[in-house]
Amino acid sequence: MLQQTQVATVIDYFNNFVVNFPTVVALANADEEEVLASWAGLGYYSRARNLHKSARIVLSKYRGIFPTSHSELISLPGVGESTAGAILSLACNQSRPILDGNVKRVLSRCHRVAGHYSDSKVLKEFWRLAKYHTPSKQNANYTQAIMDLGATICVPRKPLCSRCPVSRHCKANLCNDQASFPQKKARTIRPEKSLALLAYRNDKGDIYLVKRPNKGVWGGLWSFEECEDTKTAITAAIKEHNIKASIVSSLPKFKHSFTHYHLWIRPIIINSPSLEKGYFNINKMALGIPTPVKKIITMLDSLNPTKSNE
DNA sequence: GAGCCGTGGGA
DNA sequence: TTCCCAAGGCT
Repeated sequence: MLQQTQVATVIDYFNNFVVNFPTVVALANADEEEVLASWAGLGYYSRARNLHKSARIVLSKYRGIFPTSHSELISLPGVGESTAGAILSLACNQSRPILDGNVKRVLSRCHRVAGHYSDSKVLKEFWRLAKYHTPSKQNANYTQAIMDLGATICVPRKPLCSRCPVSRHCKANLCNDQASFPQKKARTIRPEKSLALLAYRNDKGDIYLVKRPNKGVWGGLWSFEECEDTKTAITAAIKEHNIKASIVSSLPKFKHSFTHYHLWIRPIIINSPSLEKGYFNINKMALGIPTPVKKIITMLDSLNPTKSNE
């Protein structure tokens, strides 16, 4: 959960997740659908599918006992070099390096590392430095400490160098150019895409949802049928879905931003009589639904609150 | 190896 | 409003 996601964002999801899946065995025995439902809203959904896969591997291959060797950990889906290092140092107190965003920032300032870590040569240098600093003893303490240092003192903007325990070793601090590290990545403009989401409701108030393929955005989650945001494409798609369907309202489009593009979403609210297959009472089902889709469902409920909770 | 994969908070 | 970026990994 913590991969590319801040602690504050994770906490509620984590607490809920470990209630639903208290042990590795419980997670392994769960359906992927339940796991994704517990993950919905957190993002990067391949993490949830990989975690579930890993739990099943731990159960089948390691008899439910989580492995504690680097080679076994790194072979689990979703566990890369840094996560393996975090597990081995924090849980097992082994001398293994990690390299998360916090550590990169601390190291980049401490050693005035030029370039951005998206450059593989620079990344290699970060790993070299991370290994160099990793102590042979008490590495659990060290790992927690350098991450917390990055999270609380050596923060991205306006680092609190006067309170930093290693400021006298920090090259950037000594040169007084902390603001120049880590070097920014040359920013690229995110393209804008657009689509229409077709929110079909049948006579019972159930909603039509389709399961998305694992590959691509919102992988494995449930979403509305989508089509090109043009009048002709929308009309054709609705006619194809249900000849008796009629548009209730076309809501104003809104923007949802991803890391690598912006998406303009136009919700189309549609009455779809006499159909049941593929329609869900989402109040009764625990389904993994992406955030903007959930947002539209909330709008739906406020449009027609009477039928939604039977 | 470069692109892809979510979302929310802070400035 | 827009941009940055976060306990990264996979293809």
